[in-house]
Amino acid sequence: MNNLLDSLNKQQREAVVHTEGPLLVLAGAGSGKTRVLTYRIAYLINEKNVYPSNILAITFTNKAAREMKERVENLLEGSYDMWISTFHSACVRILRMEIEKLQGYKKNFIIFDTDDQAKIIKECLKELNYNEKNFPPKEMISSISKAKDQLMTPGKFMDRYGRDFRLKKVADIYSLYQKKLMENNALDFDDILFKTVELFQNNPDALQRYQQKFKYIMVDEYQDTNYCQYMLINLLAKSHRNLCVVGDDDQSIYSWRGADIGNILNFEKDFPDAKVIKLEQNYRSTQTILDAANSVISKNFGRKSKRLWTDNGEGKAIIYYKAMDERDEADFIIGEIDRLAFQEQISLNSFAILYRTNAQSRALEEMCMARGVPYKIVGGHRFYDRMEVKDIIAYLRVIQDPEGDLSIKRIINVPKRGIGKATIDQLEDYARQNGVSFYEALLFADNIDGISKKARNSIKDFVRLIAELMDIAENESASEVINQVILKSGYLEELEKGDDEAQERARNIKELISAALEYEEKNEDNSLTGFLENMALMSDIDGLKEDREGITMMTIHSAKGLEFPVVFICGLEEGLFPTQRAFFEEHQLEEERRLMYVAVTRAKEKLYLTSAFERTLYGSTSYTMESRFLREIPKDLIMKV
DNA sequence: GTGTTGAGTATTTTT
DNA sequence: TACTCAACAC
Repeated sequence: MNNLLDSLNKQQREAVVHTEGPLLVLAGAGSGKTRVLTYRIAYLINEKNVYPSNILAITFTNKAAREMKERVENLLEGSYDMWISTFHSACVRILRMEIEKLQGYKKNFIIFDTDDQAKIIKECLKELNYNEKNFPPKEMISSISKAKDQLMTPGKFMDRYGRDFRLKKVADIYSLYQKKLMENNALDFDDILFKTVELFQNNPDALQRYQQKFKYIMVDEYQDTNYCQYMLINLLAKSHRNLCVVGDDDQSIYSWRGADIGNILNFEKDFPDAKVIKLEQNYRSTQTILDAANSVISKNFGRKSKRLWTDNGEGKAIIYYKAMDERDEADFIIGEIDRLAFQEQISLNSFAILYRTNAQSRALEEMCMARGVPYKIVGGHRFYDRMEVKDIIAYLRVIQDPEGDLSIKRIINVPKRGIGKATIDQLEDYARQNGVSFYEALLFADNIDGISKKARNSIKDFVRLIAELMDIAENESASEVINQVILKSGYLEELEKGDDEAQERARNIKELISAALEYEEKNEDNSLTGFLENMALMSDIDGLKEDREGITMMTIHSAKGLEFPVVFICGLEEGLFPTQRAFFEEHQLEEERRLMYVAVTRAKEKLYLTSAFERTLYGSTSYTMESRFLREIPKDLIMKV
């Protein structure tokens, strides 16, 4: 362990050994913050004899959590019972044990994603007779999400905004939405955090138990925490105050999701006795790249002053190419990668193309296909979000708990069974009038007027199918249940007679079975609930396969925390990057600038910047102006080609 | 009950 | 451009 400390620089070592009391580590990009965190955990266990079970480390992605756990266990040469996880996983874990302390919630709750949320919101609007034009579901979701970030219940929302004609209605929607979530035995992503805070605020005993348990708390990417997460951490850390937060205010790029940069900027106010350590030595990039990054970010105000440096050497000049249009841009980028990969024998895995919006991937993808260059795209939509996967998930949710109306309505006619809208409306009316769930209404279908003979039979078959599957789920693993679902429901059969696209869907479902098998191998808990939770909390980047050779393409947001030897940042045009929406507000422009900073600092050796003279986006073509961020980089660092 | 059309709309998305 | 979804036609 002593020799392990030797491999750290002075500031890193300081951060590792400062174990008692509040600590703020301001870690510039590439300054080895993950290293600090992993060594700190290892140090606590090895040198300070802290029980692993007394440690809580929070990361923002499952992937980061997994990697951190692996690295700690490698250092310690063994496996330990520490909580290294995302906010959401940690909270779900707590709620699975404790949520029944909150009125009306059950332990086997399911997790709603944005799709599910939208459907529920639409139901609410219909029921309240509000128009989707005046109350766009997306906006409603984000208002509710913001309220939850601020720990505002529907009641509080009403108290605060109820006098406003429109906001009063939003409060009604929020309130009904919450009621429907409960009826579905579901929590949305924000609830997972909010309910945990509520639990602790209302149950001092429970809070105390967890305060006792988590004697040492570490939070990574602290600049991206929202108010709710901030409260959660502060509640937990209150008694021991051994809280170490690591972050970089310059890399705060999620304010639009409620992340409050103030959390990191005010840490010293919250904890006046906090020790502050800055990590400014960068181990990742060349000096040229860092100079560019420093120069861009220095245009922002209200930051903690930091200046990255390295002893990696100057490195190569940054290359800027101004293309005719997005096709020419793609041609240049892919051509350059092709050339470098061939001439200098560089693996395609060394290259990343970063862009502001997912829509930009199209031209690049087409160019790769045309030239036969392998690539991997991160983002767009998650595997879990595919229609066919969501259908199967809905089956699993129904099997796990048939009272969830949303899921059962999704699959009742998938594959087609002749239970159409008219029948469903009848069933819904019956359920509402009798105060029962949709599933129970199905059981009473024979007594409901206005349902055809044919539909009644279909409903009976469907109920029988679900019962049969529930039976299977009693004894079988998640993967086997999925297998039975697709066989017995006729879902797979239907796809297999379909076109190419249907075949692709069939493959995705088989992929889902593999995912379930993999999950069962990795976890002792092979329950359906566990697997569903895993799927819900999984993101696209978590599944990024490092084994397959290919260029990586993704948005800058997705690239945070990653590094590549050669990075291309494309679409450097006013209105695209920075986005048009940031033109009017300085703080939004600053966030775009931080995004640029994040993008630049992903590069280890070589950085390319590109823009296009004219660009077609969403079907219309327009002339562009070069991004201001290009001008914010010193000219002598850039070589135009 | 199912299939088709046309209007509307489009950042970023660690969970 | 390309997708989604509500309204309409069969």
